Amino acid sequence: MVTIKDIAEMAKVSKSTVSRVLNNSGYVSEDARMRVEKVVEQTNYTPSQHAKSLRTKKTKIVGVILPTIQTETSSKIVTGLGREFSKLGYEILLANTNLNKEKEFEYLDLLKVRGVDGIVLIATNTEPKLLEKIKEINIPLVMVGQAAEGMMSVTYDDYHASRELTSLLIDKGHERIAFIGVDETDQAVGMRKKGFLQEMAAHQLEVSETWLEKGIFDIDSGYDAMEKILSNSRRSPNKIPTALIAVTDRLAMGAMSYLKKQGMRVPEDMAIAGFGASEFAQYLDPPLTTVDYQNEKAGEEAAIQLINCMHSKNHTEKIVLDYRLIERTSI
Amino acid sequence: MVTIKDIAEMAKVSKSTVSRVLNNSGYVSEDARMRVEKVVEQTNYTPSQHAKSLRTKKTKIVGVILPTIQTETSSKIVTGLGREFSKLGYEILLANTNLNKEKEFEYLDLLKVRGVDGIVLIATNTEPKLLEKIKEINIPLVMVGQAAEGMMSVTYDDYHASRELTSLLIDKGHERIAFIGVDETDQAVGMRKKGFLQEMAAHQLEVSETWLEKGIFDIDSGYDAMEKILSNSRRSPNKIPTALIAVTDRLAMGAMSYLKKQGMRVPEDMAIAGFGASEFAQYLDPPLTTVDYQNEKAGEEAAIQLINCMHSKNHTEKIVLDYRLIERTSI
DNA sequence: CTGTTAGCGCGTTCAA
DNA sequence: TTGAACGCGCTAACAG
Repeated sequence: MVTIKDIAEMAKVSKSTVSRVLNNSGYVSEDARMRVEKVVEQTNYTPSQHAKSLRTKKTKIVGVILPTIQTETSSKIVTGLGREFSKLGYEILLANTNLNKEKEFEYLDLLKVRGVDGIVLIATNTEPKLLEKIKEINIPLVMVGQAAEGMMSVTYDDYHASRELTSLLIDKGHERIAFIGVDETDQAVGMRKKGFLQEMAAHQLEVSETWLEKGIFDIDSGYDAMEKILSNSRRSPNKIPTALIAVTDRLAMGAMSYLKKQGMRVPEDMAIAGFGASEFAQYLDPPLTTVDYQNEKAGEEAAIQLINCMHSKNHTEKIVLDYRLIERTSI
Repeated sequence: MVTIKDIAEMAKVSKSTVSRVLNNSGYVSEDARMRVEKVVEQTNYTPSQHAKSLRTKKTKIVGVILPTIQTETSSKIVTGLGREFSKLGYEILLANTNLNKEKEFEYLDLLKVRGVDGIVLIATNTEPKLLEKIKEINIPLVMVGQAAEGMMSVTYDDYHASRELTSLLIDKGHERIAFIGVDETDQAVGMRKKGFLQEMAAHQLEVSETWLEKGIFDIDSGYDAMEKILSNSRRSPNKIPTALIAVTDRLAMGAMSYLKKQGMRVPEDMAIAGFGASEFAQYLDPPLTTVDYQNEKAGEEAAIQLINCMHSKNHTEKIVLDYRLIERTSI
């Protein structure tokens, strides 16, 4: 392997001078610079990142912790991150927790040991333990999808999106609307529920407990939740909902699947809407009404924010992204 | 930051001894070991990876080059890779080319500079230039999805899967089958076409040029391709195909979408099948017949193969994974 | 069993 | 404008 020493000898200068031309630091004569550059060219020498990192304490690597890469949300965010980071020569170290919360902690430590310059956390919760740990490792970090006290973050306007979606359903004449949510530790998605409830309340519409179910993030749990809602509602007459909001498109997809199997029509018997603007939402039958959150943009913004922070310290900021309602024939 | 030197002083031993207990190498007295472990515990010291890498020339990082993370195929492979690699303490450095072939070259160089121990290349082609470059950088590398002379690889049995799928369609009475493929530089997917053509030939069935179209990897191009096939076929009577095979589920989805818009029924007017076992395939209307390739398994196998190679050099091997036909009502 | 010594490849003073 | 010398944190020979 060719090292800085070799270059120095070949260019008949010292290692220091080579280092100077490589990093554009300090004075160096035109003559020397030329000789060095020529040799570097010929050998297509590239400095060892290890040695460099050892000296400078910088790695040009950012860690990305995510719950699963197998969702459109995550993969779009990662695409956005990659696009911005690569512009500045940063690379991404992937830390996939596979929805295992403990692994978030492990990875936080691991990334510190690896000496990453910054961390992007695609979070699913904002539990105090996690926030403490983040402060403890003391590395620039930006959360995506969840906001928390004293943390940089890029989030979506879940609350207003949900209110607007609910409002749309009400405008269409629906008064009994069901809702499929997820675990309450996910605050961001929690805001979708809050928005829904408040909009219903604003219209003096009651929400029966039997219309509220929870799923995890997969399609099947949407199927199951829809089944429960229907079977529970049937006990009391006039309690069967005419519309459904699911907090993700996958859940909505599962719910739709159940309805079809039961011979119910969408949207005639049950209107359905989701969140997330899955690429497949428009190819469902009927095409699914949903909310587009611009995930790639979120990734880009997070990257920009993190880079700013890494370059000038303490650039705490909270970015809230806009959303876009996509109305289709499922409602 | 606490270093090995600090630990040595606190435990009243030399750095070497600390290193020995940390790496379980060489002899060390029970007494010394205890003292060191205690101090390590107290300070929760972790060795610097940079310094370690500088010495050992190993990073415990593998690079993963992929064309896009926004497909189920890629994300599942990455999940599989992650699962296996993390068992052995390897981390993944993500290199997303965004379908830009030049970037494959750049990343190959970059990963070398970064000193990764190995590389997984989720390839879309096997062009000679690329293969040369791979040999040039001389780092253990395994290709996923494509095979090539002298390279380790994990691939799918595209050829037989395609023959079997075609055969299934023929058994159902179809004699005019259309085919939506992709660019020919993708050899693996090319085998799907070959399998199709040979199975047709084996049954003495002709394939009209007008039934053969190409898309890129997105849904819209499937839509467009279906449109072309239909409009081209209509010119000659009795040339309208009764079935379609698309090389990916997304293409199939686009094609189905076009047919519906034209008021054609699936499978009555046109049977459709895809490849890839997209999670969404079963929620289409009608559910799509497809081929499951076990992408996560592919990732795992690739990881295992690469690890073996990194540990014992030159472990060249080619793994061909099995497939599974999933018959649904779209045919 | 243990400590001393010598680098790994680089950036960065400090004199010259 | 340049080079010598030092050290980042660690592992590996070698001698004891």
